[in-house]
Amino acid sequence: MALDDRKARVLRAVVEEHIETGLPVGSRVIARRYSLGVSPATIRNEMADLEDTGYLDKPHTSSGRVPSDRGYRLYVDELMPERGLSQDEIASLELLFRSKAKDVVSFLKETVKVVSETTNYLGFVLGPDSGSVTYTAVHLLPASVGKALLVIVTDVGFVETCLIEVPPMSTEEIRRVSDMLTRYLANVELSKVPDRANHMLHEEASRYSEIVDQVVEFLRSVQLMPEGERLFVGGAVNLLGQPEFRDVDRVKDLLLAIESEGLIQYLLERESRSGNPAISIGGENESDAVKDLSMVYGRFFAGRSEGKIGLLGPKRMDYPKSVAIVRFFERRLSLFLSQLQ
Amino acid sequence: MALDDRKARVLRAVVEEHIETGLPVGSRVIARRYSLGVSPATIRNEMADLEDTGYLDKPHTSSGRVPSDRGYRLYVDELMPERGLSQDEIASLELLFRSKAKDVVSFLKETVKVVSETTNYLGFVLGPDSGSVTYTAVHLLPASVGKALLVIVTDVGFVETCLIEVPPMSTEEIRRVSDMLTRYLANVELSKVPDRANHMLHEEASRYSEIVDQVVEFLRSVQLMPEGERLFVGGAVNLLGQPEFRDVDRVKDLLLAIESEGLIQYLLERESRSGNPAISIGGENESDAVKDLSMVYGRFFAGRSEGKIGLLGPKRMDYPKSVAIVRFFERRLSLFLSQLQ
DNA sequence: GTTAGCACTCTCAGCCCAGGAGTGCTAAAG
DNA sequence: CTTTAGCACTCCTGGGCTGAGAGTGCTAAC
Repeated sequence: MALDDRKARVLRAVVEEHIETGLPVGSRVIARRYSLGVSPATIRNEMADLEDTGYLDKPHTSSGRVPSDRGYRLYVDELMPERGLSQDEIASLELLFRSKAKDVVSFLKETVKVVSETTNYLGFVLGPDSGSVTYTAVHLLPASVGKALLVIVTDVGFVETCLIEVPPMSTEEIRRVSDMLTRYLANVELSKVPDRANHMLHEEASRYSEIVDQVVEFLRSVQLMPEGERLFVGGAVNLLGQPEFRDVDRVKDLLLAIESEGLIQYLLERESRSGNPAISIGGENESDAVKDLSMVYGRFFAGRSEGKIGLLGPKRMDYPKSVAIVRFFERRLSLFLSQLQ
Repeated sequence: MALDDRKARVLRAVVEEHIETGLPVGSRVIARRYSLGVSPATIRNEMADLEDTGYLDKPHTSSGRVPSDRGYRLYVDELMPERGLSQDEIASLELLFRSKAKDVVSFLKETVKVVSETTNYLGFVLGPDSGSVTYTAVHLLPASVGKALLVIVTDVGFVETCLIEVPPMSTEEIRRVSDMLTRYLANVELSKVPDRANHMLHEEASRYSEIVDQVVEFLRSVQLMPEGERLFVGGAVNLLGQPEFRDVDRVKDLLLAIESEGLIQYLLERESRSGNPAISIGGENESDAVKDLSMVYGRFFAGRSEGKIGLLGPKRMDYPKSVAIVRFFERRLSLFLSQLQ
């Protein structure tokens, strides 16, 4: 289904013009603004052909053309120009990595902010999964009477804390328990944790079964942490500027879908389109709320764990720029997180 | 400026009818639906008077009346009925406090969610300030080579962690440093921290100045934590259903004002209206973005620190219910947080 | 003081119409 | 055979008009 050269150039022109203006594109504009060296009439013929083959749509019988999903697909797969980032752009993104990293979570949140602000689309990061998680540290710290603070660090650098109830104990005793926990449970795969915990109880900690139970329970709950808690989303407001969201109800549906129904997780899960970064366009994902939206996303790695970073924008988003930015972060985040460990 | 009894009843009827329907209220509806025992004509006369005295407005010469800000004010101050919460409502709110508290921050986030979901308005919680903060715990835990995890707990129960760089040290050594930090810096007022840190350096920790500097720096940064990081907001979507937000631009302005410009902090700071809970209505806060919104908020306490919890809804929100809910949380949160310590 | 009646005002939805943008087709030109 | 000019046609858009409906304010009667 390869298009001849001129058809391809017309399609590309229509897509780019439409992306820029948001309006249906007429033959005159193409003839005038894109130097194809032919008259509007010829363009019209080409556009009619492109419509027949499904690359263009017409909102109504007599107005300009608009790219169909298939048209966008061809555009991003074959027609769109490669675009790198300028020195300035890179410099401004690099600022993020210079700032003091407090902890992984706030760093990822900050990343979302930067991504969404520089693109003016909705940005998201799905934190590294903990598929094969082990805990590099498990500590118990004295808090107030009857309470202790459990601190664990996952192998991808997430710090999780939890207050647990403990019988009254001296600081020294808490420390002993903490040491035991570290000895038995740190760097142990989750599946082996109950086993190790039993060992621990039998050998030296029978008195502390209450504590150990809570610890095991918490380790499990972190492991099972729903994707929602690993997902950071920001810049939804940016979508409101887009003409396809003049309608409040649509905005509401979209925000609800993202906030309550885990739309983004759903989309990420649903298909792992290959392509790097992966791009999914409008109606390709049959969810109604996103039929005017496209998603560009890539993967990054923290150790063996994989995270995702991406953008959600209008179907007529700036694909070359979005791709460049996602690519940048794929590489840069992996680098940064590996240094952190 | 007390109104005579019938005027008060007319005003109340207009407010309640308008809150229910969102439309300008005519004299006929009032006469029919609220049993005042007089004819529409009489109501018309009363409404004309109420308009003269500034309690009602007319969108245009010949349509029904709408409460003015002053009208709402009188309504919430004197006319509106007290309303408690039903057993069912209380039961469903209490669920929140039964769930396992992981840590204070996620608990407060959960609270916001509950508040906004049960009211269908935007809900927010401003976490307890740390005006007179001390750190009840300061610990250092071994992480990977060259890194250690600093864990501190504020006196209101916030746990903050931070990875810092350390020279290569044995676990034992890290523990010694951690103990020192606890001894010198825990339960010390922030203003005295630099002093204590100096003591520590002179007396036993001169080798660790690099670490101590980072700790002091981090303590300060937590102290200075911008209000934005203590503020949890949720349920903005709920506002989109309101007729006053048919217009996307307005929605956008509002979301931007909340997200980037700290609108809520600004409003909370700007006036500490007395009243319990405090209610601020539309144009009373001159910010343009909220001229159709009202805010109902109250205080809760965690030790000596004060937090705030509230709702942002359309000016025609259900005040009796909102007040009841905020009251409930004022009391209940204070209780819960004091138990936690 | 209250009410019925009535003229008046203003909004809103629907309709029509003219203007404009763009198409598809046809026929002529290259 | 491809390209282009010309032209009739379609459809959207915005402005202006109109009639229905809702509500008011005033006046005069109760």
